[in-house]
Amino acid sequence: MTRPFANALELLRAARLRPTRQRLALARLLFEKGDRHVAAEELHGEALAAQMPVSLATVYNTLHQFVGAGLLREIVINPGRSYFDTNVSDHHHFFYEDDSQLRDIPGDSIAVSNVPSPPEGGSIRRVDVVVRVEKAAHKGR
Amino acid sequence: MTRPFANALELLRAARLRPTRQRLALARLLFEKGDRHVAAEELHGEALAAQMPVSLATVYNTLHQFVGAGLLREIVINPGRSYFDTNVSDHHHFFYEDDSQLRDIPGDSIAVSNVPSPPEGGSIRRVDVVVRVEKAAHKGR
DNA sequence: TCAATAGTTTAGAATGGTTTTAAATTCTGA
DNA sequence: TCAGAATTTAAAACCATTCTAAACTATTGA
Repeated sequence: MTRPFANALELLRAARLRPTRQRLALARLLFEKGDRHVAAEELHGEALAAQMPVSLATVYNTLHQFVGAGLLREIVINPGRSYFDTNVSDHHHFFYEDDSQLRDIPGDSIAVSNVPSPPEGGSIRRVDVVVRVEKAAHKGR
Repeated sequence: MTRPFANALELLRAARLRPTRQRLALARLLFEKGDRHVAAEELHGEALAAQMPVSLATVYNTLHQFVGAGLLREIVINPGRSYFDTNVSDHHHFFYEDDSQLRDIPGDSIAVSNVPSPPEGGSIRRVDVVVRVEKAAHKGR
């Protein structure tokens, strides 16, 4: 259910990407521990720490290929850094502004209604909802 | 109604920012032609074109001060570039992926329901909805 | 009016995540 | 095993944004 592919190799085959050492390593790091929101440099650090040397350029290449193959979703919330979400099912996000953390909101707990059709034409590809959360409630001025 | 302040000067006073030549110029460009979504470099170009020389650093400073004063809202959708929205009322956005254009969706035409409370605690500061639109409907593979 | 001071602007350098380049390496199929 | 295609990589380039420190400007109070 939360395991769309038995292993990294199968996953790469399905995406029609050659199963290189680097891609296998990154796929394992990404998909073998449940849902994650990772930035490129973070993943790079993890790979090095796990004795799986991969260049940063390859991390970027691979992340983008995975997004293209529908294995990852890219999330942009803050300027200057992208996150990659291993959960590609229909869902939304909490964003904790204090420490820039993301948390999934299950897709069926939230509902967006009355979305008008785009004025300039075109078709709706996705609706993203970000609920911005701040830790302390500093109200007033 | 769409004119919260009679003029740029009044607007700066309300924001408790000194009415310098540069800020007045930028305020006029931003607020005297209806709702806009502008990037910093874009606004800088407009200022130069309008014979109101302002440095890019000042454009950034001013935009952030305006955001702090609640005159602008910053919108991050694509990595690497922020947009500033002169409409600070409660509303959401269409995002045209083909040409990176933003269009407002009136706040009352859309409704987000059943937002759960944040699991890690904290208070909800804002809910942002982005409807991603692609021009052509290239379906299938 | 005039300084003193606090706030503002600016050119230019620095930053930092991401992308590009071009050469070396690795994979695949025949 | 070999040729061609895909992939990886270090290093450089990119580019929006931020920082720095010096010059400038607005404001205040005497």
